Amino acid sequence: MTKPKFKTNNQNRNLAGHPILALIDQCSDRSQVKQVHAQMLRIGLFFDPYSASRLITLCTLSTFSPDIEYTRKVFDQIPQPNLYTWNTLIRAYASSPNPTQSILIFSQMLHEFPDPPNKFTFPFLIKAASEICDLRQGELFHGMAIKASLDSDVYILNSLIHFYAACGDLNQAYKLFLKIPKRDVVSWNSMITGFAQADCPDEALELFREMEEENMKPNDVTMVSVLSACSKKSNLAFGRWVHSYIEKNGIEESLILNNAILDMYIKCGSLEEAKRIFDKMPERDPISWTTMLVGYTSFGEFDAAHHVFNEMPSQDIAAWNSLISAYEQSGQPRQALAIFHELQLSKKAKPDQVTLVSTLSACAQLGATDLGGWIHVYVKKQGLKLNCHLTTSLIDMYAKCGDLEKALEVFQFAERKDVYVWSAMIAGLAMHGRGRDAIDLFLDMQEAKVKPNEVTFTNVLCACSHAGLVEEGKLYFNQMLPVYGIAPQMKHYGCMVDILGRAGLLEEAMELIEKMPIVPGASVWGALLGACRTHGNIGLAEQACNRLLELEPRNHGAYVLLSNIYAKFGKWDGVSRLRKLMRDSGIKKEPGCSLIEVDGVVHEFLVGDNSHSLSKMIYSKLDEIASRLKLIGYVPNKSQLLQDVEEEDVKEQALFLHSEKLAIAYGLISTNPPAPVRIVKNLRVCGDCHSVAKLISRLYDREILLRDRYRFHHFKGGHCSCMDYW
DNA sequence: CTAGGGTTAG
Repeated sequence: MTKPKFKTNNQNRNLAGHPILALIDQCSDRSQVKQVHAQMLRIGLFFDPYSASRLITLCTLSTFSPDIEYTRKVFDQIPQPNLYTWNTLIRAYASSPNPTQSILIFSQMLHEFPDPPNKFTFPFLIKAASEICDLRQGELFHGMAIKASLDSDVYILNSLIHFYAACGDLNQAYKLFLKIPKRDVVSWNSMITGFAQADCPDEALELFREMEEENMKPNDVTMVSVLSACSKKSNLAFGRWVHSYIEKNGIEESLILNNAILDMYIKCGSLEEAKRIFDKMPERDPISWTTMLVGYTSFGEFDAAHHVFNEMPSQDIAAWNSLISAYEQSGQPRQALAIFHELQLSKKAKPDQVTLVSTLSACAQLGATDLGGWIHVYVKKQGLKLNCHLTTSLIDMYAKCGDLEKALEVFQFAERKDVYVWSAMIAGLAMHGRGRDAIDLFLDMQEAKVKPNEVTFTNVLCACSHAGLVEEGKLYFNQMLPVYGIAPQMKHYGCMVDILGRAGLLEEAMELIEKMPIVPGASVWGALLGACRTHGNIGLAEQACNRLLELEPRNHGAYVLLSNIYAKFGKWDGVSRLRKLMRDSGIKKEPGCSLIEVDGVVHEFLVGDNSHSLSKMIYSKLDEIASRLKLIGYVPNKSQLLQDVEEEDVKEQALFLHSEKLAIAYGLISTNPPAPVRIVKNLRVCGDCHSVAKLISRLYDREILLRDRYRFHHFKGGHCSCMDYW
């Protein structure tokens, strides 16, 4: 748009130091800004470009920032904006919620304004490009700066370092850093921060060392990033050294720096020292409080965390999120949902993407389909942006709740798909036994030029394992290092042993373990042990179990698996020896537990549970099922009973009280077809329950979706999607 | 004009 062409009054230049400008700095809300604006218009001060820019800057201060539209209107009224004014507006948008606007303003300026951008314009533009992580856009600005011979300006170079690092191109950032003839402290800080934030704490600390060597004096900003690198390394001794360095070298104290020190002590595991710092901080903000809150949750002290939460002067959404996330991450999804519920009722803060990501994860853990679906609707209704985090969580939630179609739908319509989104979808297909589709998706992902990471490979190998794709598994495993540059880690070896072991290639699995360049861990021996059970190899099983127990003496799973194998071969002396061992060392089997969501409420069943309000009905349903099964010749698979070596009285009845059977019975009572009965079990489903679920799906003509610790089972018409191979 | 702290996904 074109501006009205007023002649700028010469007098205005004298007005630049007008007392009303002093008022600008004292404005604390919008109405005061408007008053100043009006006064400036009245006395003509507004038409002085410098004064108008001061007003624009004021409009963009953080407390007024939601009002960027107002800023824009002010700008549009300026008759002849000069370069300074344009720059001010570009800066305002660069740090606004909509940085793209800053680039649009810039192109408008190129059209309407005769002078080329100057050395002040570029740092703002480059910041905008960093904010939106637009690598191509930033490279364009970089090129323009070179053409304008501004590429030796240290401000522009520092902005570029930050930009390349923020976009993930650390190499380019470092190249520029090395090329700067006279680095200032900001150059060092930008590079150190770049490394610290990109999860390269060693590089960050090394650079800090070099900085010292070159006698460049660090400031408070430097130390914040150095502390952040310490936190990532969880190295308490070094963290303490940095803390004392700050005190000895007279680094200026600031709220941000104190918060970083707090965070360092928390992440390095010293709640005590964090508390001491917190107590003597001269000033605290919500970040200080939230850091302490997270500190308590990370030590499992949830009561103390709630206390901090209640004590803090105001609970912003990040504080709520910390609580929700802490519960979700510590395997307490029900508590996470309870906090989410409380947040909704209190209406004290508005759930954001982070809230929903954590809540969706809690839903995924519980198989809480109804709430999960509700959140999806909420996201749409609120017009919240589906970022990659949220997309990933939605896919994961739908997949883990058994609704693979919905997961695929979310995936298909996702605007942006990063490696996490792709990996989550591959994992979803894998857990539903659709190995071929998972591999196809892995290939599509590469067509889309998204680089797989180590998690992608875990999921691909997992898909091969669940679908019995031995050759494919070997192929991708062998390609990892040479083709993708990802060294196989323990979990990849675990998957590979699983793939080979399930296929009965026990010797090959053993060979792989012997040739491993890293010391085989518990997961690898566990996978071998599992394979030995499937294929009944007692000798190898004992070996694997011993190795596993050397590493994890309290791994109850190992005892249970070996005991299963003994039972399968009728080696009762072995079974009772193991049972005694477990009793003597006080190791208990993790209790089996099944969940089922009905009308948005998650019900939990343990073995032989009669705490449910409809317990009587559930048990009579079980009796009915039992007699109908007997009629069609079902014989209980008693060897499975020994899975629970704690059980003294081996009775047929006990087998029928497994938690998944109770949950299925309740599902049959309380839900109606065609909806499937959806169950989530914390352990691997037992063989007898698996056969019973198949029979029920036929007898009652009812689909059953059972998620166990490792994968999904779709029971339908007497068959299971896992093809009895799990 | 450039750099910094708490909450998120596999």
